[in-house]
Amino acid sequence: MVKQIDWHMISLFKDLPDETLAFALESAFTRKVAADEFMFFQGDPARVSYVLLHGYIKLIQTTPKGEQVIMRYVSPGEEFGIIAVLREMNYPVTAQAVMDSEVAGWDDETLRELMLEPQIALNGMKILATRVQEFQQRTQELATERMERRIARALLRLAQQSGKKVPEGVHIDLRLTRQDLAELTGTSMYSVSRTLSQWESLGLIVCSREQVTICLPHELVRIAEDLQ
Amino acid sequence: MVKQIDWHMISLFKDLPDETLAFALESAFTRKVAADEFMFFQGDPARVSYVLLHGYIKLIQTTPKGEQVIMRYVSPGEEFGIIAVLREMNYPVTAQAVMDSEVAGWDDETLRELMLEPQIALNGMKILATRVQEFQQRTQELATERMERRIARALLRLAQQSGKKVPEGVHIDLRLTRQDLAELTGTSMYSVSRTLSQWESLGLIVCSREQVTICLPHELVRIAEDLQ
DNA sequence: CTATATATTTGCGCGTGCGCAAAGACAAAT
DNA sequence: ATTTGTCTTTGCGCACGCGCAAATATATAG
Repeated sequence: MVKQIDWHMISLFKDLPDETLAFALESAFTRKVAADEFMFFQGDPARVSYVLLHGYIKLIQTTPKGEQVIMRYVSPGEEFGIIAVLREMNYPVTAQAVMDSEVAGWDDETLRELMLEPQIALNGMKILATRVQEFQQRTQELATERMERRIARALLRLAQQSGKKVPEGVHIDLRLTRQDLAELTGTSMYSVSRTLSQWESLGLIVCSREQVTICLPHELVRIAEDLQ
Repeated sequence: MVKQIDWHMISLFKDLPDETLAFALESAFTRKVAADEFMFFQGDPARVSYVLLHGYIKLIQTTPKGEQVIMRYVSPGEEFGIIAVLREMNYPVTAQAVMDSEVAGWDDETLRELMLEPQIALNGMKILATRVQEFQQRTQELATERMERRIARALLRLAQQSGKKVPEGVHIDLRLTRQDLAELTGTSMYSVSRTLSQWESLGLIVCSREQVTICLPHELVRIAEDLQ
């Protein structure tokens, strides 16, 4: 029942010599996580870093006031938890499975060993570089763009990440509440609900409880990108 | 007139074997940059990455609509431009000196050679990991906190980075317009001006043209951190 | 099938903070 | 001293989007 993994697709392990890949795999353990289960909590000492094999994980940060911000949806093949382990700190986010998932894990000591492999270190660096740029983009959006656009962009990204073709268009294959979208875009659940309702009445999307399907992606792109 | 640099303070070159450090230094070139001068522009092909030796550099991103967002003030000892070079892309930001500065530079080919040194790669990774976390923090602030708090936080950070003790308190040793602060905190020049005026009338800060001095840091922290 | 919990929608009012406009302050240049 | 350019301040009005409240829809459990 375990899906076959192509380890060469894992961005952290790209272009590795066979023996290095073999070592990485030997030193890993795997773990199944049920939908909605928490893998670790913000503030826990970071001793393990993970690669998602299949499923979906969301990384949530809780503010002192108790508000939540979704920092990232982790897709299969992506790593998570590496930063905290490398920095020898506590996890800055809580990791929660959004569907039944499976992960591979490495403890801090092993991770440090792996990082001595030049190719793994280089891969790791590229991954982090990409991540920095994604957050720069998000910072720019939060600083300059209005709610509507940010929601449109978030939907398009999610569709890219986890979209499945269905007759009506592209369905985002996640349990995604209005609240989730709000926490992802820095707005309120109410505003998300109003915006989605409007888009649905225009035929851009179809949505139901915790589900969104994009019918006219081009129109969403127009909202997300158009000057004016 | 060139200030002496302690290369072991450069975070990218920490804990290097002497010979590796020597190689890194040999392969670098240095360049002086006058205040307000641009080092590279957003969109230029990224062929050189830098370490700031002394002075201050700001990294600005311009949106399609022409709005500016300040992504980072680079302090002495910090690197910039590495991400774009690693990812083999165009610079995503424009780099402008905010005072007379001096930088060391490495071309893309040399940077890649340097990254084969395990210790440099590890250092680079830690730097990027820290940067990701800083942007996560900023994302969280932009998503959940109001203008006033974000400005207070930005001032405190700048004071930490470039603050000099003066009789009145801690002076932020940068040319820092209200517009700059707005572009750093995702608000408008007007709101920054109003907020600083209010704080000045309360004695928290003293400001003049392009200058801010923090007199009661503790009060600013209260604004930045207090629940409610 | 009923009960309960959770998610969603929408009306309504209001506050934050934007952004124009115009005046004022300050610095540098001639 | 005068001019010019840039930065800053503040009044004013308004729009976006928040957030309460209450009703409705949808899923889960017993």
